[in-house]
Amino acid sequence: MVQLDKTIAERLEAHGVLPTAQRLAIARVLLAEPRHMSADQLLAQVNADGGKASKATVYNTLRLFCDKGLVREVIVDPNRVFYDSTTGLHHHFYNVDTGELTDIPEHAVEFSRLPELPAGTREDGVEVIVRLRSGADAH
Amino acid sequence: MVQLDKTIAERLEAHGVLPTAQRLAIARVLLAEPRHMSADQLLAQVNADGGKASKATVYNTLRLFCDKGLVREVIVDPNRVFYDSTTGLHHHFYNVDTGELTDIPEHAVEFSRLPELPAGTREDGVEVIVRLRSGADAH
DNA sequence: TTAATTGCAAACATTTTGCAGGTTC
DNA sequence: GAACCTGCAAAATGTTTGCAATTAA
Repeated sequence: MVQLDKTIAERLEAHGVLPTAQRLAIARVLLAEPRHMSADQLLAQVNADGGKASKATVYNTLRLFCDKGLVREVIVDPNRVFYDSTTGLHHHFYNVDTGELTDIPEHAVEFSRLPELPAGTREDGVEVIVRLRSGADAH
Repeated sequence: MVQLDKTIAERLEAHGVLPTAQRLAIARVLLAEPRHMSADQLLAQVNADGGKASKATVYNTLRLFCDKGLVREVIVDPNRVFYDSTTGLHHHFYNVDTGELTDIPEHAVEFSRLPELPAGTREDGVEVIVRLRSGADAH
């Protein structure tokens, strides 16, 4: 625990984030392994684990982590934002029936063609979302 | 106008949607040409054009149009859902700075590799989102 | 001791819902 | 007249903000 926390604290510091108790509790849940969580799920998990963080702090912290490049927002569900602890380039499966979001490693997707960018813009990421439904191949 | 409305009314009917006054007003704005609009933008535009539709009706109608396959939801912005009058297969540019959403025709994107689906699921659409920022190549 | 962080509650924005009145076939 | 549609206002989310109390450097 101390070991692990130390590693996590170092990670926060390396990204310019002051490692307070709440931020560590949040980071322990979200950053320990690849995860996709909504703010609400995270809040519940942190407090279930004995941590103490208010809703406001969870949202503040997620924004901070995002700004500092520790997590990434994933927009696939109209009702909530997911935060992804894997920040490197990759894509997602999104199960519309279960709400489950899972990673597709970058190398599993390759393009043989991509469009030119509109004039006066620069690219800020290409993301592939493969929407899924539960149940075996029905068509 | 009568011509156009008639066409639109027929389109609604062809999709099993009873063409009421409000639905026609909404369809005239959203379905007349390829568009990407939020519920709020649509409400404002419909009423600006002299139509009359309440917020509840706009939301009800958008859900109905969606269910009937007349429009498609596009989830790219954490704050609102966009409704896309182009229902065929295609992709999107999303300008993070301006909030502008534009189409990428299907043929402008080709994959040379895609991941296998997780067991017990079937595909429900592959969507590519190219996020953009304004301003020329700053890379 | 000065700046940064936290938490509560209130504020917000978007979307949904209950229900009374109106419309359509 | 039975089923469906509309609109208002209220409720339900998810997220943000103001501000006083707390904690960190």
